[in-house]
Amino acid sequence: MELQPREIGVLTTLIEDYIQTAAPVGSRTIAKKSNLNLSPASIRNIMADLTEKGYLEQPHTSAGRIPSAQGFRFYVDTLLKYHPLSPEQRNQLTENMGDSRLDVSELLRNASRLLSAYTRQVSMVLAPKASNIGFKHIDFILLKPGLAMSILVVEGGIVRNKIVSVEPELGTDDLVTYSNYLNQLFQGRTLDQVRAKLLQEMDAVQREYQAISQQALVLAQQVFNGGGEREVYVEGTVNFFTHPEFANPAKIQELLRMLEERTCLLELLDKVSKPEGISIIFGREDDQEGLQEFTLISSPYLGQDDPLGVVGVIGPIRMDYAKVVPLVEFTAQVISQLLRNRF
Amino acid sequence: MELQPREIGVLTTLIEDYIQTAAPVGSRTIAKKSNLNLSPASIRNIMADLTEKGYLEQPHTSAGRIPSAQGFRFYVDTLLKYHPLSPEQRNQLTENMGDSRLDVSELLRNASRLLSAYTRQVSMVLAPKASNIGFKHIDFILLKPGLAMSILVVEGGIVRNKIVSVEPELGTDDLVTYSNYLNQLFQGRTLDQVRAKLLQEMDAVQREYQAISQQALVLAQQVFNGGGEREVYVEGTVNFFTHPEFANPAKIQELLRMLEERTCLLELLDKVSKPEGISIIFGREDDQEGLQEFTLISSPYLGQDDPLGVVGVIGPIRMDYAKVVPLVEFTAQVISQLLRNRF
DNA sequence: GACTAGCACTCTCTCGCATCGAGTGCTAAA
DNA sequence: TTTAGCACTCGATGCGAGAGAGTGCTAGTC
Repeated sequence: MELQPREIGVLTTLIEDYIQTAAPVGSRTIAKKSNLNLSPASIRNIMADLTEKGYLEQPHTSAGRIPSAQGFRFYVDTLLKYHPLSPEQRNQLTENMGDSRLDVSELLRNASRLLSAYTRQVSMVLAPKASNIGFKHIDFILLKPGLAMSILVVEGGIVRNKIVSVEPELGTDDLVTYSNYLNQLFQGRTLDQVRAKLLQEMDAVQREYQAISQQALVLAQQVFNGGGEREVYVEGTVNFFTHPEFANPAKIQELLRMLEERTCLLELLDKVSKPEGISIIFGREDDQEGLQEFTLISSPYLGQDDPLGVVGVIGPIRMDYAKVVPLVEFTAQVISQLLRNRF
Repeated sequence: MELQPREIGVLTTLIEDYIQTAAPVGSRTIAKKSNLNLSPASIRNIMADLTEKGYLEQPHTSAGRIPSAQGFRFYVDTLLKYHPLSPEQRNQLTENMGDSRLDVSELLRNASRLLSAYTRQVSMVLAPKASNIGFKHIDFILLKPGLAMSILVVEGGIVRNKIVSVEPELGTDDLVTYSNYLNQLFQGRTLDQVRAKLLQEMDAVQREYQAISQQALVLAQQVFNGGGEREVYVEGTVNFFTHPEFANPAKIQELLRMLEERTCLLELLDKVSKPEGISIIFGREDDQEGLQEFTLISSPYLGQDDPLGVVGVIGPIRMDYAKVVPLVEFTAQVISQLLRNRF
């Protein structure tokens, strides 16, 4: 079942032409574009073989061939040569990404926008998962009697706010006392560990009737329960319209719905959130709902060492992988680096 | 140029039918649907008059009529009877909006989602303008030597974070001193006043060489300069596809581009950010780019008394105003109320 | 004088049909 | 093994006839 050099040659030219034109490719075109010096008739024989082996498909008898999912898979896995980014591109991207003083959410949104602009595809960035990041600081600010704003800062400068209700008679000073207590208690733990510690401590305190710590812990509980909803920044949905495969609005609609509902998207992104680097998923292969005819190219970004979130691009299977893949990869790198600067 | 009762009758039935069907309406349909008891022929005469006066348009000679922008304007200004929301709807909407403990940005995004779900249109919420809201609290948290996270809380529990660089030798205690100083200095002012005070104070301090306050002010400056970018939460873009007028993808594309680029959208929303309550803008009238065939229905939401931001819905001119307008209005009310609870 | 029935006319939409052309698959010759 | 040639397939395009919805006008009716 190994492919012969000539078959590989034909497959490569065909895929690359198809990526450019989005139309079925005929034998004549390949005969001209490839440097195999074969006549269309010979090419036709090879194409027939490739079709039989499952690398090509034929929309109808009298049309050219288009690559199958298997064909694309083979292409990206073994044939594809990436265009490395030029130093100017790298610099430009790094600079535009920004001002490292930005809020993390703004930074990620920025990254998503840039990626979408450079690739001319729809891009997405999954925000960090907070559970295994280190706790840094907690703070309470009295908004009005009985109501306070809690501010949780974790490593990397990621901030989460939540309104909490407090005993009406509490003043600013009490809140400072509480936060001091909690900061000391949680120092040096990850958020997961903080949650565990919290439970354990509440148990202990309940037995000992320490009013101050008890109240503080109740506040902390309000902050730490729930949470965990991860933001996804999706940008460039307009780009769906620039691809000829979306002449059919129903397809865009399906995909847009998926992007908006988030749950399905979150699952998908979570799946690729492993430290293995770039990942390319074809909708047709994985049978993901809503991702029928599309490809998701994604790469995780790292905090210290383990993956925090994912950056990716979604587009038609027919995509300029040679260009897009390095862009996704580099964007992930830049994000990692910018975040690392803050630890 | 006043319209006669019969003309109004015809116009109303025609518009309401058009809102349902999205197709040109003929005389026969109106004869049946209106309760005027006139024959199609008479209706035709009236329609001819209405066309002459500019309330109706005729796509081509042998088609029915569709309402012109002027026709719609007249309809929404004088004929439209809103369907008030049922108490159940109100309760449901209020409950789903939330948990008032949410972060403001989450609250607004929620509101946008709900509005889009209820109206089946594309919805948007413009985040509060921070300049004339009261300063509440500022805080600095050391991330690592030389780098701190600043946290600015303003009235209503709106929080803004920004990374600031600090002198490398500063410790946590120094930052506490600074924030105490600044909190005292800015207490009771609006953000605009804070900015003014900041400039004034820097001037004074420079002359007096007070090291502590000088450093604190430099930090504050990092926090307060720039900023001011207002978020817009757009939800439900999928809904564009459910309207027959968008069979033409080019139209959706144009509009999506506007929604994504934000600048144009921000301008537009800023325009309607006055305390006058509900506002209905027809794209055709105002000649807004990208808003050619659409209507923007919007209503500001209030903080204490003055408008903070805007909530709105964008859709085809042919929209179920009777249902959508009250929904937009009520959503704005709920947001106002939820925010007010926090002051 | 207001309303309506009737009729000719207009214009779009939808078919069915023929044609075109890109591309294939097969065969036979180089 | 390669290639030239040829019949064949099938979608795309274009054209014309016919249907259908709707109008505008005229003449007749209450």
